[in-house]
Amino acid sequence: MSVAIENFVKAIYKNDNNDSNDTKPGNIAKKLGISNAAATDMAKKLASKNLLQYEKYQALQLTDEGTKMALNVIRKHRLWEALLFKLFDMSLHEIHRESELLEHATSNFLADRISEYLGNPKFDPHGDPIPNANGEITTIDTSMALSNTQEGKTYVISRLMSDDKEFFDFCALNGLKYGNPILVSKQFSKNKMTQITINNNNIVLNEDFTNIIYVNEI
Amino acid sequence: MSVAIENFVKAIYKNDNNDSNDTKPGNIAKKLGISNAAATDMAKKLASKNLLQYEKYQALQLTDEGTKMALNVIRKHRLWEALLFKLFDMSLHEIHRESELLEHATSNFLADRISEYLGNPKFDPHGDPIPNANGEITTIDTSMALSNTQEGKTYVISRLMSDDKEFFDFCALNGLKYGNPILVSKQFSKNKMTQITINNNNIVLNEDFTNIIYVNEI
DNA sequence: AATTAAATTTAAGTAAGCTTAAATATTAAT
DNA sequence: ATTAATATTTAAGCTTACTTAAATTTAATT
Repeated sequence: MSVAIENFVKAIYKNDNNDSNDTKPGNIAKKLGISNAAATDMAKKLASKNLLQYEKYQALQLTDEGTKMALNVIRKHRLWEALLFKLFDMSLHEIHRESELLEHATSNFLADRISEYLGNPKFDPHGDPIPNANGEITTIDTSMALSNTQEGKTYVISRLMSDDKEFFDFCALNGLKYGNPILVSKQFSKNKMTQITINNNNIVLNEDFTNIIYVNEI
Repeated sequence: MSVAIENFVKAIYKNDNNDSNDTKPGNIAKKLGISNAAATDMAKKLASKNLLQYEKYQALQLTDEGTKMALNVIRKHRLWEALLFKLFDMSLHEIHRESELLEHATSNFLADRISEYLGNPKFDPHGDPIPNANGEITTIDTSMALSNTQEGKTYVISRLMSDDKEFFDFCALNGLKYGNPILVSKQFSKNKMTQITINNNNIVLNEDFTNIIYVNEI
């Protein structure tokens, strides 16, 4: 399957949350940086390939086959992230950027070799779960967004859900890293801001960041 | 630049030996598995991009820019070969197959990280020289084809110039590996065959193999 | 409920990278 | 030196993955 198709099913899978509008052609188009018309065209094409269900003006829904393809691409992406992170001195953002390309140039055979080499990890350096070769993915998620945590408690960072370079620069600068502990020193609920303490530094985060940093109770 | 273009300049670079016919569109087409017409079209297009010189019915000649691009792709290919070979339990053929895809999905930045990690190697696991980031490549080659070696002398394997799975299966089976020593126990010049001794086994090779196995005097 | 705004779809068109078939040029053979 | 064989090029056409613009449908607003 082509790069365009792989990215299309991946975008649907990632947008498939609560709001069904998120998987309408327009939102997929926005995510992929293509026109709405192109997304509609592709949707029809993939429906004919039995990768998704398409009904005029409705949200797109991946079939089992489409979901499997999306998970396969995501698996490759996250395995590359884990490998590059382990081997090279690269930022999370750089790792993400490279994996975005490599995921489409990776055979299942190579993906299995990478996984094996890494000890079949269940999570990548962002804390995102890595689907296994059968398309099974860890979905049990006891973590919560930083915005939902309780003042005075200490947590460990479990996920950094972003593709943004500046966000990762910020994380690197301040020691926010998968597995690291942080203290929620103050919640400013009205203003939707959270103060955390890490390495004796106090940092105030607004909702842009508190919604994408996920943590687990210790 | 696209995968098609990268493969095209690479094919010209690799075919550019003594016989100028080798870089005519037809031979490039054969190498890439596309039609002659497609190769002619592409040649014209790349000429307009200043990657090669095209004159009707003549051999294609890469410009400096085209050569640089070819070397850049080859660099990525051979760095991937070296990395996969080091990390994973994969045959030379498998490594080649994967690198053929990965080379087009690799930024210069990542190539430099791989090179660094490997200690900036000058040769890949086939013994082929790896161009550096500036497109400089080791061309001093004191090695010779097995067909040109002298009876009774011992050599070390310096290159295995093939993409063929069966050939690499044969090599793996018999301990023919980059850097390994072999004794040329007999030359059957009339029949263009060579007998070598390796690990106390005598193996007789015909010219299909003696022309692609390169060795250095010790 | 009617109107306006926004999103989606259809239609027409483009560029890349191919194909096959026919025309043309080159090379090899008699 | 012709002729035959081979290679190259031109021409026409296809598929993929896009684009913009117009038409249609859905959703939001008054």
